[in-house]
Amino acid sequence: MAELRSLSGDAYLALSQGYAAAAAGLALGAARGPEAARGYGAPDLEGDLPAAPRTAAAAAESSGEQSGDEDDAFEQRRRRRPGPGGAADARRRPREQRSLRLSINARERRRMHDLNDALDGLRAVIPYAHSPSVRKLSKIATLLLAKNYILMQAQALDEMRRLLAYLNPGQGLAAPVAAAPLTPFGQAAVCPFSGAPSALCERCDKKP
DNA sequence: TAGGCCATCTGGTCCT
DNA sequence: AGGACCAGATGGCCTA
Repeated sequence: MAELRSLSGDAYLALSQGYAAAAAGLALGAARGPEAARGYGAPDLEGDLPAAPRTAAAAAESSGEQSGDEDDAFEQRRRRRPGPGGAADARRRPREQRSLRLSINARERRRMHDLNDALDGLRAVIPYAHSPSVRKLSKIATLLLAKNYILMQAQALDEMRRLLAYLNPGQGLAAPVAAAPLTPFGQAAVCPFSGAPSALCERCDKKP
């Protein structure tokens, strides 16, 4: 993984194109089953059920499970862990407390699924060997490759500007542009958050 | 079998 | 108060 941290330019492309070969020592070459097989990708957000209980034990442990054992499991956990210990929690009735916990769990699950969707979106635009026979990029690999890809694009843009300045020495346009700082979205005419207005967007008023 | 990756649960903290 | 975010813990699946 360390290899990914310092990749740039050609090295990045080489790795990206031959990612499946694990040429950089990454153990990512083998085919992997669909995500659904691992229980991810089929969440039941409405019913507050786990995406797909991994095993009976895990299911029993999971607070989303609607089996007869779930109350026992929950009670055991509740006894084991004292909880936040707030006065409000202490006053809360067990059933009410449990219902709150389930809703918090569901929210957290949804949040993580959103995060994974975003990561999938990122994988879709990173140039690497997209293929059913190639294992999906891990989260950390996705982030690191994305970072290096951005840096590489910025570098390419910089070189392009230099070339333009060289070819058009008399143009006043080149100087300020060439001097412009290379920030990922600094020159972008399109809001990076367009299409999905987000609270993260600080550059426009397309707040949700 | 160890290690990597992942999903989920959970409690804590911060923000609105 | 409720929601978002975060990090730790736990356990399952997969591969070398």
